[in-house]
Amino acid sequence: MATKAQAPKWLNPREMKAWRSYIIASRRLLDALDTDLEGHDLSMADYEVLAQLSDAPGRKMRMSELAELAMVSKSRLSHRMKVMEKAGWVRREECESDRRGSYAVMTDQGWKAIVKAAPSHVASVRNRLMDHLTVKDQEDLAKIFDRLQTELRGQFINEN
Amino acid sequence: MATKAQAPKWLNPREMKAWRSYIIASRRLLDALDTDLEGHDLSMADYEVLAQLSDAPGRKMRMSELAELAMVSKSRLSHRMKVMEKAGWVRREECESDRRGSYAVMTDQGWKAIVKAAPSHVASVRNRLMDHLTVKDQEDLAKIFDRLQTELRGQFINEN
DNA sequence: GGTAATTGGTAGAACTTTCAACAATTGAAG
DNA sequence: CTTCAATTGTTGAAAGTTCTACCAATTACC
Repeated sequence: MATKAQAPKWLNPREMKAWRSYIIASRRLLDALDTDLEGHDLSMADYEVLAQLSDAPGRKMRMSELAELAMVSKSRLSHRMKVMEKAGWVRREECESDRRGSYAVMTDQGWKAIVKAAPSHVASVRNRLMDHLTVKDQEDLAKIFDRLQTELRGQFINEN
Repeated sequence: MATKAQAPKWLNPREMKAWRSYIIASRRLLDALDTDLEGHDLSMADYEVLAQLSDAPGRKMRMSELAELAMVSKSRLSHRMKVMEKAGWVRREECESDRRGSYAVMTDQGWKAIVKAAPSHVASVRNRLMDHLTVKDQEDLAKIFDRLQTELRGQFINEN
């Protein structure tokens, strides 16, 4: 059920090249960015969670919503929050309007942590990626992956 | 030591857009591809290992070399091999020329497994990615990520 | 040849992520 | 107002990954 009737068509050399270049360089890139963040005791995933949370009004957001935005499962977010809570970056607050729910709230300390990490993370995105792209490249990239994202959001993928 | 002196420059909107589109769509794409492979009891990582191994002469390769090509750590490959060995897809053979070393060898059963998975994986790459790209896009993509890969290989990242 | 440094690979511990089940609440239907 | 399905979020265990230490073989060097 994953894909529809299998197109028997193999990838042609051009496609193959695009695919392999993309997949390999991306892996390297993500690894490098993760490594760069280590100094701040953050992984890309945690950074993403905190970044999203810090954008929310009051730096406060329902767990489910946060999970959705940061593209992690609820279960994973829950576990991760426990760790970040111990680190003093976030805390939980219960929700009065829906008493099943709870809020993730970023603490001042958490805010400080991400503000401190951000410049070096941005520099890292620059060093590792942007510096190697022309303006034209950036536009191409945005165009391609924007379209891709739209298409992929259509095909659904369940998150537990 | 991760990055050199921090460029204080923030990302401009164009850069930000390129970056976020890329990172989010990539995550979705990789997730989708992994999901598509589940039916064959393979992860992208395992597929990559087997694919590399199946390309080697005699479908046989030194562990370290395989780890390098498939971009996994030696330790991880070692653990993974244990699992795939149990599944009957690979076996180990000792190396006479260097008696510290050993070969990873793909079994017939492993070959069958990957041959069986390949068409649907390729179809999946098509459905999820290629079908949404024009020829021009493919060329742009290859160009960008080729360059990126070269640059990133220069900046070193240690793998244990 | 002897011994130190390096390399190839593995193993166990610690940690992270996923999976499946769960309690609590909500909302809708009868 | 009761019942039932769906939603929110958590948990414990299983599966997977990374880290560290290690052994054994090899190579380098005196």
